[in-house]
Amino acid sequence: MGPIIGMSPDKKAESPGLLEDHVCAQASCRAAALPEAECASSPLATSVDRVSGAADEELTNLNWLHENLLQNFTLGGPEAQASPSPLFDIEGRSEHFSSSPASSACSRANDQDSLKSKPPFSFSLLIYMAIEQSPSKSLPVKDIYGWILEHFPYFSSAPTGWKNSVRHNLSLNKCFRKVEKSLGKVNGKGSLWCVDPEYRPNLIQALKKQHFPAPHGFYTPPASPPSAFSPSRNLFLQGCSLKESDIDAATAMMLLNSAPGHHVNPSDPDIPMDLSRPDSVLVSSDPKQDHNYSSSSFQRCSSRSSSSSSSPTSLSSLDEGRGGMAREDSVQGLWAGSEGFHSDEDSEEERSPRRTPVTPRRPPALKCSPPCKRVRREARPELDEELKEAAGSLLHLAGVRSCLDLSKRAVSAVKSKKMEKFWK
DNA sequence: TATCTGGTAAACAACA
DNA sequence: CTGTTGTTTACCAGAT
Repeated sequence: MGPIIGMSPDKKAESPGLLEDHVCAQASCRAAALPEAECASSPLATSVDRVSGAADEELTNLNWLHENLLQNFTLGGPEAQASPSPLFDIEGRSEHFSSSPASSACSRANDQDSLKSKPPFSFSLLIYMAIEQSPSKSLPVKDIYGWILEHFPYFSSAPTGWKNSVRHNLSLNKCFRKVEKSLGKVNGKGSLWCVDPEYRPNLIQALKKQHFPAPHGFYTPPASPPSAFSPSRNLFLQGCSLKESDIDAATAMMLLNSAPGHHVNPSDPDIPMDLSRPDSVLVSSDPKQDHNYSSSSFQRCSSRSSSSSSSPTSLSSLDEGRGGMAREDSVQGLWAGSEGFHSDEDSEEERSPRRTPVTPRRPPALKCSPPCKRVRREARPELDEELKEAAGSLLHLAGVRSCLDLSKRAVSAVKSKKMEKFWK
């Protein structure tokens, strides 16, 4: 990702939160009314065990914010997704980071840090977070600004160029789609933006990947958003540190939460978007796909040079990254109110009411198939089932109670392998 | 070294 | 007219 992911050594050096975090980790374990023994025996304690003896790794290899995101986005379920600050731990309990004086102190310390440090997330991820944490899963630009400002005070003192970057991302990044505020209203000033469900898994994977960019690049507390993310951080600080497998499990949980019926938007049932279509969720194990969450490859396909994105690899991976499933209905359901939105059958130009038709500047879209003309696989309900089973297996490994049928877990590992093969 | 990716700046148009 | 929003292009830096 971008340069802001891996913090430069000097930045790391100026990160006082590092030591504090370690202290807070111990403090909050107690403060969270969790006996240390329980911390150790918590479902994720296996991860702790794995990293035991490597305190350095514990501090650097773990990104509380990711955990938080994954917690927020995955473990909280519908309530968490709908709540602006869903604080759910692995058991589904909710708790507030501020409940502990010790953790509050940490929080304050990190507030200070967050004021001066750049968030370790790309703009696309920031936008994604903002949108995903909104009750309606869609936000106007202004609210996206607001969310970012609220959670990343860094930007309040940053030059206003970041807003341009946000808009730039919204426009350019195909992960985000513009929907009309009201169906009858022609696009006036300000539209709602939401995450394209097809790219959601890619964004998730980007988050996931950001969790493990480089051996040194995981310490991100200075940019820690003080409010909404802190609770899960508290969770993390309880010692329930996760490793990649656990993140996978958390991601899997998201898949589960994304399954039909799992994701209900209680606050806004009228929202036409269905971000939870399981067929729009695919987390690939292919690291090459990791960057495909972004439209960048598409960007290059459409607005930059055609050299890179038209490569077979990028096309195929894009195809996979988008799940390759029959998302047509999903997308249509999601965008059913967005005038002019077409299914993925459409070519790049066709599907872009968001792009003003009066933009001769836009070069004739190179026939980059992927999102535009991607090869679509048949919808496979059984695949969803397998997906759930695989997720259940992962969760089982992580010690996370899942709602899956336990009897299916026995075969889940095998089936997950099957899935891998299928997606290859 | 080439390419990819993300950040930033800027120009421009449309709209309130 | 001004400010906001949305789109696009260009350039740069870091990572791969």
